[in-house]
Amino acid sequence: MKKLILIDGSAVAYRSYFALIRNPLINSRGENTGAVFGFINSLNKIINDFDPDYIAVLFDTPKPTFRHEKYPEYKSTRAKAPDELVEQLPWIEKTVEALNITNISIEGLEADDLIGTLAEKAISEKDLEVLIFTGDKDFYQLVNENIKILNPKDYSIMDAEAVKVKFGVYPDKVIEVLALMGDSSDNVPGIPGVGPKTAVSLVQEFGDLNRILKEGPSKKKGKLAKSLGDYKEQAELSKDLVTIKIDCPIELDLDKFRLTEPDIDSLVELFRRLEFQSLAEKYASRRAVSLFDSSNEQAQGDYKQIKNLKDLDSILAKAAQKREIAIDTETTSLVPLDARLVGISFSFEEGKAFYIPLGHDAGENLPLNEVLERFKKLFSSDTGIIGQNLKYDRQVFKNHGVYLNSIYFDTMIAAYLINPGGRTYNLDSLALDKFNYKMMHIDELIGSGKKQIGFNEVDIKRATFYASEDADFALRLKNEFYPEIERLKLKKLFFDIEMPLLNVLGDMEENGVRIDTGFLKELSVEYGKKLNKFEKEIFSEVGQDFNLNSPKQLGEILFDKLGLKSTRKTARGGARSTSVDVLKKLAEIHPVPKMVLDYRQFTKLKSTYIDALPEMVNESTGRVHTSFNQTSAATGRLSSADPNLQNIPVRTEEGKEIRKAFIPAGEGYKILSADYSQIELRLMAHMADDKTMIESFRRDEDIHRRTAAEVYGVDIKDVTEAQRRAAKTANFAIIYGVSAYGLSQQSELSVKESRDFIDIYFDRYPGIKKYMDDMIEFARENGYVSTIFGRRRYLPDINAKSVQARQFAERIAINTPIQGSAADMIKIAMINIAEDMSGMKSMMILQVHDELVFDAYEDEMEKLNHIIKKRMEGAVDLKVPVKVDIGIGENWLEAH
DNA sequence: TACCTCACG
DNA sequence: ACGTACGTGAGGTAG
Repeated sequence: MKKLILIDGSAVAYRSYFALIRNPLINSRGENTGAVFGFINSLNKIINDFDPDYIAVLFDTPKPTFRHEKYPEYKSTRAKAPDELVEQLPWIEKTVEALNITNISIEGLEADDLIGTLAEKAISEKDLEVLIFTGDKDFYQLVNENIKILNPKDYSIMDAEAVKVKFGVYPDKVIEVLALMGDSSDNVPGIPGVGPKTAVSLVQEFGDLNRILKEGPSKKKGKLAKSLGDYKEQAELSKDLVTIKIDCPIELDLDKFRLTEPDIDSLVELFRRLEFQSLAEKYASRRAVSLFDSSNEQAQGDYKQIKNLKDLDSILAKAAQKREIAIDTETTSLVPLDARLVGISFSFEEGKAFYIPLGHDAGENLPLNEVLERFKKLFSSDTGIIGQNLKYDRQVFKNHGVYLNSIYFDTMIAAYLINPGGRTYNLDSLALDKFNYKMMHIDELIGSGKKQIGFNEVDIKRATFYASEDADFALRLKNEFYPEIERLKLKKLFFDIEMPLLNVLGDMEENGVRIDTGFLKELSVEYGKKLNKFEKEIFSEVGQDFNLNSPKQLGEILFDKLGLKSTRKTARGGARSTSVDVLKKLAEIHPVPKMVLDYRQFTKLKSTYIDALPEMVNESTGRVHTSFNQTSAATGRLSSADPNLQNIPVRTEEGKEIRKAFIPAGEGYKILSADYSQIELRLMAHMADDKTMIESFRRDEDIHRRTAAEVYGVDIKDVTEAQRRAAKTANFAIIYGVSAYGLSQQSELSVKESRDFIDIYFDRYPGIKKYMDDMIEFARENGYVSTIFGRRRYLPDINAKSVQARQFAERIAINTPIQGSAADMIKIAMINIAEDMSGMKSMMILQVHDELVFDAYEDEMEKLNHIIKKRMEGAVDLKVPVKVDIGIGENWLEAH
């Protein structure tokens, strides 16, 4: 007989909490974690000792239930759950999720009723054996031949006999006894003066509650007889209250309840976060199983080193027949421009792969040029190229004069499209995730830290295994991901947008940007002096030296030494915040905060941009080459790193100076910047189909001014600057998924004014309101939201019990389709522009979400302008016009 | 490595 | 009753 264990989650949480109340478990962040720890241990013990086939955890919700309706005082005497416990509940929920155990809670129903219903269905519909893990005596009423109680105290199992011993009656009379004696913890009244002893004896004497209430007053004597008469209705009410429902609207979906392997990665991450080190280690160690043991040389049979050109030719001929090939390059550097080829691996059949050593210090390398000639031929045929992060291999080959014209499938991008919320998409994690296979780690070959060596120093035998594995698993992953891409209707996005974009980004990275290092060096000296001055002034004002860059020390100076009042805590550590808005407030009453703000602004500019950018200039090109990451933003946006060229200052006068350092490639070039005007609002108007907003864009109005006119009920020409400002902030707030509080923080409006503003906003733009509601509802039903082009983002927290987590998910549900559609749109434009620009001297060099930057060759200016405008504005056909502003100048600042 | 702060869209 | 905008990357300190 299959076994189902139902767990009374709220009760276990309470129990775990109170068990540790005398010596609470507190981690280094000051968080109580005892209840979570106890909960995990209970679950583990249940699973290990009782080996269930199915399992589920049921939780109460804070909402009133039908029992409260029937009897408003129900549970009213119960003390509010302590905060230290309540704040642990989201962690408990996360743990249960990571264990891949279903947890259920339904508003208006108690866990008791869910358990009762599921237990009943389990025996009537499925013929299961049921164990209920709970310490609550109410559950005794459910016990029968197939339903038993698992006692949290000693993990003993209680059957009907045990109930009789413990409670005095068999399960079928438990309700009667409870109704008579009441329950002080739930504030069930029962009959005054009747306790367990009397209740049991009454039930034994009369059989059931009806007869007790009918015959008791005459057959019993004195006080008891009077009570039975006087409190008849109260007893009947109590009976209703203690009766566990077995007809809740809930399905027994055994597929969901089946006990499966936990999500080890999430569990380990969770345990590390909570600082349960031993648990984290325990799970981390059982993480991976190898298909092959990488230390076992015998297992390497399928991975072969290619020893001569003749072998290579015959093997590549087979690959060409297959029409697809997975490849990987081994090189001397992660920076493509600096990378020298050390070897190439490839695979066209799962489990089989080959390695061509080309630049190993010791051993038999094949001649580089002859090998490259052969790949040149292969890559210009229609043999589809598969690989992990092909942008890198593409650049390496390109630097060696080989062009990857037939790039077909990047496994990293595929994994990202399938679930863009993931943390990493490196090959090791994907193999672990999809095949539970532990790949050889690069550290095993080249070491790490100081002792690290170049790949060229690795011996060929070991390199063969490592490199082959990469090609092999890229191929396996492609076979795994392709059907997923198809199933999720991501083919267009993948094959027509992301894969072509990979090539565009590769070229942009290679193009790089010219930086005026001399200008930045001068700026650095100037800033250095300025900062010294600021520092001296602050120290003399405060009366002591300290590290201005340390928020901790600054906090001590401001709040302890100067006695200023701390207004906000930091998000995670709970320290006293010294962020801009806090300091701005404090600046009204004390000179030091303002000085710190100035100091901060200048250090930020100096260390992050002025000093860092010249360091990033590549020696061979004399330009700065960022990396555009195609898989890091969950919305579909790109990101830029090493260096990040998407956050070059522009909002302040001082910051803008830095843009002067971004200069044209050379003689005959100018910087051209093209940016979408209000693209996210336009997309929102389009998707929401809001008539007013669409009309406004069609009339080419200033949308913020129009919004102000609508909300303040004035003519558009009478809108004041303050009104426009408020409307502008509100428009952004809407895109982010409004809250009145959030808007008030960002604007000059109070919370109340913000709320009114939002109300009128939705009244004026009813389509927007509906869009927001629709997105949230779609997310609740489907668990994800998507962009115009079908890019998905999953929102696991959209139905979470934690209000905070849920509301966060709701804001994402509103924002992601907008932000993501804008990202899709500019990606399409980039692909088309790149195609139109083929053969031109001008270069696309940067993308900053809604802006494209070019090194524009002056003789091509008109043509380029035309291409950009046409391709950006025409990327997608919307119900509103799409507007692009283009500027040209001697540097990035001028081009705006 | 985690956290805080801050630069951008 | 509760904590608040969405999405990033980088430099600094502190442990």
